[in-house]
Amino acid sequence: MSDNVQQQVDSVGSVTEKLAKSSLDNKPKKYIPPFAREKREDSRSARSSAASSPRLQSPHSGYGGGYQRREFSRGGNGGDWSGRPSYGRSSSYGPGNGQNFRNNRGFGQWKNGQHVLGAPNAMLERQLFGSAEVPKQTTGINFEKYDNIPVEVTGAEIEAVNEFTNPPLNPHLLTNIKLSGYVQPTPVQKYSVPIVTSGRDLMACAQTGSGKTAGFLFPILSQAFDQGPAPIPHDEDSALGYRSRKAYPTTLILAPTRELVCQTHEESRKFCYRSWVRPCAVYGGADIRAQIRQIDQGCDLLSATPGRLVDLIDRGRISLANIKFLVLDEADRMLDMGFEPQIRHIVEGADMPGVEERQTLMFSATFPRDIQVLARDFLKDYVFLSVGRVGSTSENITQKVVFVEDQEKRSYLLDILHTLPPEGLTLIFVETKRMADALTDFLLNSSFPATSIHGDRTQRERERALELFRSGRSSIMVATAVASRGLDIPNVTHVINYDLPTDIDDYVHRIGRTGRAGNTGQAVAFFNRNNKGIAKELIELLQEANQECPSFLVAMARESSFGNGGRGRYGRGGRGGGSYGGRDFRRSNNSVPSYGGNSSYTSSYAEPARHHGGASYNSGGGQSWW
DNA sequence: AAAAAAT
Repeated sequence: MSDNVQQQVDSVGSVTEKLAKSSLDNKPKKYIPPFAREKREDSRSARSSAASSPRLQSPHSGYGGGYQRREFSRGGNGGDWSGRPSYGRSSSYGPGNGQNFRNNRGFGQWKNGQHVLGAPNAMLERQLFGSAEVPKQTTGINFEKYDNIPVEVTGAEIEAVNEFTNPPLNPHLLTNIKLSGYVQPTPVQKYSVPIVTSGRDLMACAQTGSGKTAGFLFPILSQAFDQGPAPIPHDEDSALGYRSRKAYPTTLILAPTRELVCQTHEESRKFCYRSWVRPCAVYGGADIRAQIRQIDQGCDLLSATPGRLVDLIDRGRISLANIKFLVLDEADRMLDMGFEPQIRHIVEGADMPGVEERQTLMFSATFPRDIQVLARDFLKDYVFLSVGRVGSTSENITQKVVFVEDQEKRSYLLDILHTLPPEGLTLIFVETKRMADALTDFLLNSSFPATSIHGDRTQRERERALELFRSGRSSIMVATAVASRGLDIPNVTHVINYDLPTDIDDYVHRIGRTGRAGNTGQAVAFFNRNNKGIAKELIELLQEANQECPSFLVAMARESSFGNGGRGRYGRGGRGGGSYGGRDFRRSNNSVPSYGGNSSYTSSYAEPARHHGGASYNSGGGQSWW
């Protein structure tokens, strides 16, 4: 049996040698081991570094697949794995202590009830946090604008946490927060930290860019660092005397788009640095085997899109039995995209602990009835937190609406692009994937550095496009709805609505891609007859934001208001004032929203906050300012 | 009506 193992190691070793040799042959340069190469794709580098080194740093005790596999093979019964080079770390030299540079992946471990931090890794630090020369863009911290942002908390008396301190936050987490360049909590963080720390469920209205992700990661990780991993449940594999093949994450973060999952994962990696908590991301469009390998190397804090997660649960690679925290990010978006069945399968149909046994945090920009129903089913006696948009539509963004016929859009766009300063990024929204491709081609032919992102591009292409755009190598990105929400790209100075959306909420989200982090932004929209459906709501929005309102828009709105144009009382999805979130509907309506019968619709609907009363939404009626 | 998401 030990021969078996030895053979396995040998074969892996020779493969590694060959790899090293061939790269030496090709290039007389010094061989750069995989772990030292510029990281391109997580899974790939993780895989090759596993193959190149006989041992991988052990995860915390009894947790995570890397350790399990090794134990398994050493037990001699390694037939299942012997053919798989990715598990070449089958011979064990004992648990890693983070001191071996080659295997230092910035992880710590939990040992004998103690949090043992991994050794610092300068390279990884640069990658995660940037360096003095190339500072990583920090998203939305640290400016006085934050003080004016309205915050509403209902459901509990909560004392804001105005500084990052211990307590309530774990000291190691504070170190990582500092490394990330976060100096002061944003409004959402000031409240989400104490709310979550106190053990309450949370329903929050806060957009990306408000520090929302860190807002839920901080209290969750702080508790994880303090308390260590939960014991693995006894499962089928262990009942048969094997180590479990499943990962048992303690935190699950669900988000609607792959990009959002990646973004959350990247944030998580920063704050998990050197800790025992291993962040992990799974989403569609990428090689599932690579993701499974990643899961095997530890999966404590899992970011996922619903479809891929269901797949992995069905394959028995992930169990939710250990979930302590469930986060639903952009919940309204997930429902819009038809994810409810999958979400319910994950939350209610798998082995996730019940609502009383876990802590659930839900983020949503709007509070239509289906969200309220979801809240009723998934949350227990929750605290409602509503935070105004940072860089709200009204203040930081100059909005312009121009009348442009479809066939004139291209030349009009070129006119605009020619006037733009070279620095700064321009995001152009179109309605269809085809249009995104066509327009990108056109721009490239016109010598503009453009790229595009939409759902028909492969995940690799999407990530590359985003990277090109973020880095400024392509200062123009043409996008469909996939990029309208959630994506946090600093330095977007212009948003052009080449095609206007039919949903005014989408419009708000789109223009919210600019004017972030206290900067100002410009938004231009091309309007023509085809868009008269949102004329009325657009006018309301412009008025509210103190923006110029062209007369053609008024005429168009009047035209469309005959025969119930606009969206009547359903309009604006309860988002309220455009810059401020909805209210806790439980206040105005004591009972939980009921299913059947739409009679409760308006009454249980989130009240519009601030400027406009619900009156102006009554279909066809209400006094209008024009 | 389009887009997104598991293959």
